[in-house]
Amino acid sequence: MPQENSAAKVLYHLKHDILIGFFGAGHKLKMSVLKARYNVGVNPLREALSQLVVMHLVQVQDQRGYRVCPVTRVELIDIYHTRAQIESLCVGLAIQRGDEAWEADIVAAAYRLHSNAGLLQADGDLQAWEQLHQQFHYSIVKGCGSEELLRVRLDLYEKASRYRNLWLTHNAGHAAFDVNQMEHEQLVSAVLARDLEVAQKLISQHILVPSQVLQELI
Amino acid sequence: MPQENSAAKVLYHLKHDILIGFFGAGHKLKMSVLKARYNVGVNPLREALSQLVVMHLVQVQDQRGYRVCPVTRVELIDIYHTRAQIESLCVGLAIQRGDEAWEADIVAAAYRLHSNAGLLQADGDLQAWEQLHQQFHYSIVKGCGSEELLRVRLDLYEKASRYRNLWLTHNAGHAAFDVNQMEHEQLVSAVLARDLEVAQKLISQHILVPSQVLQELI
DNA sequence: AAGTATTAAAATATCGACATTATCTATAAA
DNA sequence: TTTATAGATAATGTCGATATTTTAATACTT
Repeated sequence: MPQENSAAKVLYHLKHDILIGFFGAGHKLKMSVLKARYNVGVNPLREALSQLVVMHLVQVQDQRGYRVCPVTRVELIDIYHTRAQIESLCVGLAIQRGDEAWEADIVAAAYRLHSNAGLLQADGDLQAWEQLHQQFHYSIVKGCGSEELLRVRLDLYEKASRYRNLWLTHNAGHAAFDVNQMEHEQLVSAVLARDLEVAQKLISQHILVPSQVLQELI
Repeated sequence: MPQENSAAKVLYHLKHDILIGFFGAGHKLKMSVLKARYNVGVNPLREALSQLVVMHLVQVQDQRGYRVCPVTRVELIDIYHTRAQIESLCVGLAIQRGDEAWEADIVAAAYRLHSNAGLLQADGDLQAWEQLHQQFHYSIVKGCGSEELLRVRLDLYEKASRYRNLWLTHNAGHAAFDVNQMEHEQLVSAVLARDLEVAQKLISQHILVPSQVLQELI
């Protein structure tokens, strides 16, 4: 990311630190700490924090500074259910509108994901796997052809990250991933066969099942 | 709005000024002008502008300041189609989940809207009508019970405001509003009858029809 | 005349400093 | 021991100043 101002750099790093849990839910974000960590003054910091407030990752209280938004079971359920609906919408539109290049990209992304299943072992790089995983699902939904819908989807994906990371670390090296992998293959089949109903059912389940496991972890 | 910092106040007013078109699409937002208009320093301004960037109402270019996002026909179509999908989703869930209090609120909101149809005359207060209009539609979708989905919906509604205002002023005193009014009555009937399919069809049309008129105005 | 280089003016991005407000600590009263 | 109060400490929100960069205006060259 070249040629950016300080606020943009801080936003990138701070957002990352919140999403991976370096600054946990509810954590007070003190200016003195942030200044030292990111080597900037208060003003770029406040700009970045302002943006995170709009993204609902950070809360602000007048004269009392900023803190990381709490995570709650209610929000977890709401985010995952909404994601299931939106993703289902995207998949439905993509199946109606996707062309051959779209199909090829899906096959390629599925292959990459499958080839790197080793990342899911207990000592693997879970974040690297998650990136491939995300790219796979994106290859499907991008066929919907709506920038706005994809933006909404991305916002929700990011908002879910803090919860998803719990699931990832909890399942590292476990059998839950095998089921997850199988669902991908079924999804590819249904999508390429343009079976709207089955594909939507599968993607919805694929999102909701982990959320049910997560509910017991919070 | 008591007890807010300067940035929050500026955000409120500046956002309003952009949505109603005081600062038109593509307009350069010079610090000197904004400082004078809102009586604040650059830092609260930059915080507010940063937030508007996240909302996709303002663009930022490094070292070249801020400007109001352009409006395009492509974005218009995308926003309205996405709104139709999301609103349809909300209505569907609301019909499944809404209780009696929800029904009562809808009837009340529909009554208020109908009673104030006079605001739609050529010399009427269109913004006041739009507020009642929005409250009416909100009374329906709030039954979906999902804060996240309602948030997504609100973001899209606000993003569509600049386009909608074109439609409002263009139609002031015209017959197009009569059709619009009739659609409301049909929608209430379908929703209260819990007729999911008809209600979704109606709400989708209700959003898409104005967008077709708008495409010729851009 | 068209395009390029140079200079001047304006605008932006960031910092340090200060006034205001909140939080913590220690002491005193119930 | 608990509650209240007062002072000390720390943190926040805003401004003015400054270095840097862009934009505009002007002069120069081909």
